[in-house]
Amino acid sequence: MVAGPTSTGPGKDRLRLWIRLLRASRTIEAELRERLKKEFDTTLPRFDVMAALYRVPEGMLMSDLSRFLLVSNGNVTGIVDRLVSEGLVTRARRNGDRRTSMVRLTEEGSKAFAKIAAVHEGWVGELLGSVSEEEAKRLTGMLKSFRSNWEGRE
Amino acid sequence: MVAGPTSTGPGKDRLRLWIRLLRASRTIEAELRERLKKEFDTTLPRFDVMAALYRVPEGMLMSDLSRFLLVSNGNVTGIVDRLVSEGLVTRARRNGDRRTSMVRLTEEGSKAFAKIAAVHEGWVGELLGSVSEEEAKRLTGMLKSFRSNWEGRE
DNA sequence: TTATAAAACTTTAAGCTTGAAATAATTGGC
DNA sequence: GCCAATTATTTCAAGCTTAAAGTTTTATAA
Repeated sequence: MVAGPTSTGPGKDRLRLWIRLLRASRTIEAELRERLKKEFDTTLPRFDVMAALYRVPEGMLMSDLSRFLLVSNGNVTGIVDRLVSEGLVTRARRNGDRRTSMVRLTEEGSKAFAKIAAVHEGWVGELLGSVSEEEAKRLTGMLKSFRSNWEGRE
Repeated sequence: MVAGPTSTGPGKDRLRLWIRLLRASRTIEAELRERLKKEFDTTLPRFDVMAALYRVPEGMLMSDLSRFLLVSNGNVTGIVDRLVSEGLVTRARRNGDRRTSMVRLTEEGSKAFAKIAAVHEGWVGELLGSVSEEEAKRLTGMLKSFRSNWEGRE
């Protein structure tokens, strides 16, 4: 996924773009993962889950988390399990529908996340430092249109 | 990593960009992974390794592969193990330096990859269909400058 | 009702991923 | 030549990831 086109011809530009996109996100992701580990002894998936929950004090269902984070159901189960055992998150069975459980950040989890998120934002600013604010906005716009276009399909 | 900024203020544009970038690549990656599995019964990491080797008939060292694919050493070991057991790749100990081994695609591996790569390119074209060729080139340029900037650090 | 399907979630097996420790081979200084 | 450091790779433990199968609960509808 990270190697270049194997020949030249039509349609290569999008392939090239995809490879660049992937290399860029992998590079940044690897750096962030490493720093999260070193500085906060946590992982990217845990951070993702906490970030999702932080926006929503009333909590999210497991399936909401899964959909939002673009990962499988079973995956979320494991990550939330670990967050629960670390006291950062709670899973509360609901009376209305006993199949579902509402996942929330604990007080501790919320504080911990806020601390990490502030530093994290700085890291991203640093790692994307070579992209001007202007470019950042334009790129974001393009990716947004990709996204909405994507949602139209399937 | 996939949730939005938790507040507003300076430096948010790069954070937003990062989140969009990550969501886009995860979306595309998930789709490609699924298709590779369904259509060719293979995985993204195997495809990556084969793509890297395809460009270089004389082969690559394990450490070259690791560096090129931006993954850890131990990771490559496992993937190459599986490719070897599937007869798609060979690992040849070198006389010059007996610590290293040269990894090459087999005849079969090369044919298999060529077939997959052609279809894969079509998929990428389709999935990035909403990005015009023009935009694709400009975006690629931006990401290229990010890359070279990155290589200057660390 | 009462089966039958659908939904929410968990479990499982296989594979991917990392960082760290272990092995083995080479290189450099003495 | 010899020993320490370096280099290339593998092994390992822990965690992430998916798809598929399983469990429990709720909804549907005859």
